[in-house]
Amino acid sequence: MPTPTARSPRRDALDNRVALIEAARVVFARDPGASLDAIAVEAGLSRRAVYGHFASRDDLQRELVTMGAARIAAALEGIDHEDPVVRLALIAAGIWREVASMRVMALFAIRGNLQAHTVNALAPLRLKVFEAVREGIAAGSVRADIPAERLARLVEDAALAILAESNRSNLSAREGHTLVQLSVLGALGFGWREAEALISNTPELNGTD
Amino acid sequence: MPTPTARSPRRDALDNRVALIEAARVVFARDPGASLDAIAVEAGLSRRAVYGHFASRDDLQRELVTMGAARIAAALEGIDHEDPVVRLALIAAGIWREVASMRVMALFAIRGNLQAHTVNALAPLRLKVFEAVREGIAAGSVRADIPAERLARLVEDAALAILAESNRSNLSAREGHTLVQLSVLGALGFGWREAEALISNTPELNGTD
DNA sequence: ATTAACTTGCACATTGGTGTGCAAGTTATT
DNA sequence: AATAACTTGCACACCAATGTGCAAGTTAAT
Repeated sequence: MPTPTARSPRRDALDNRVALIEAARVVFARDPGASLDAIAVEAGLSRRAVYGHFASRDDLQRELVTMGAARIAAALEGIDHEDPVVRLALIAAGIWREVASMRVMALFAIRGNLQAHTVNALAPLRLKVFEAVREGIAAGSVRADIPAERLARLVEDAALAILAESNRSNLSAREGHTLVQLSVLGALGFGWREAEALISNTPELNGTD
Repeated sequence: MPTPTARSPRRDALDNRVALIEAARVVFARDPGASLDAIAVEAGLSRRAVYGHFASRDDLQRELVTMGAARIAAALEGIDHEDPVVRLALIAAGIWREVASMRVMALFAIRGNLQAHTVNALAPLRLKVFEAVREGIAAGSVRADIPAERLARLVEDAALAILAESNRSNLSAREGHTLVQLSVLGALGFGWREAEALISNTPELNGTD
């Protein structure tokens, strides 16, 4: 009687797992109520296979959010400019690199049973934004007619508007990069020429990447 | 054998019908997938009663959209300023008067089986916005760095951001009125001081209404 | 080549929501 | 006071989606 040999997991299985999360990101961005079948099809798998990777719908969504948060955290790694306005523009650009994840997170943060988890995962980002807004107001470089807390939320919305726009028309990476910064600067109170000037005069904001 | 006398419908029935639409507006704004039971409860009626007024879920939503469109059309009645920027600010303020309707319409315009109907109902408003944006760009009073079509959509988003904010914190009528204008002007490229100046120098934009 | 790992398809129980029929009750109108 | 209009509660059939079990197939690792 041979001992059943333990064997390492197959590569394609991991690929499929990733494909499922990716598919979920795409499909849920369009319709947060989409069925697991729709996601399986998008990933080129059967509905049954989903349950080989995730215990439940909730579980899949939870992983999606967790992974999204990680990607966003990574994209924001090391952003720390002394000028709070530049910092906000950098955050905006950083988020743009993770459009897909960000959109889904924003959706899940509003409704669904993972609200708490999602909101929690987004908290560090929100704190960063709020802090920068507060500093900016104190320094006089950001509009003073809207209290910091509210303005921070409106800045978020301004960024999300561009992410939504990227779903409607096709924004190139470059266009999105610029637009999301313009939008955020606009929310902060900058006129459009001011915003353009700031971007072109600040090397960090211009990086093709 | 007495002829069955035709009788006029009861007043409370009409009240209930209105209450249901109102409840639907509230509940659907929070969760577009909410059950008819949730709406009935919100309206203080039984689920069964809903079917006394609307043939189906779809039918209720259709009526909701139709009524919303009518309210918005009414709110925008007679807005026709020669300066396209002022016109846009007036439209923004007009929409603010119908926040609740507008939020639901915006939701239904994205997903759901009434997409077509909703998009259709919103078309006149969108056209008005687009025209004003186009004129504004031509006149040089609106930012020139974003094509009119896209900018028109971003202006919509800017207004919707304030409607969303009104759900998060409690905006007074007055605050909302001002904020939605500031937000739209910001999207059009105005700096915050410029925007404030324009609003306070233009009597039409100041009406406490 | 063997064998474990993975996918598939099908069947099945379960859940939550929709829409309808009907009998019994309540309430506005006449 | 009579009665039509409306609401309610319960029953029911129906549907779409979730989650599980299992046998048969396919595919990657050893």
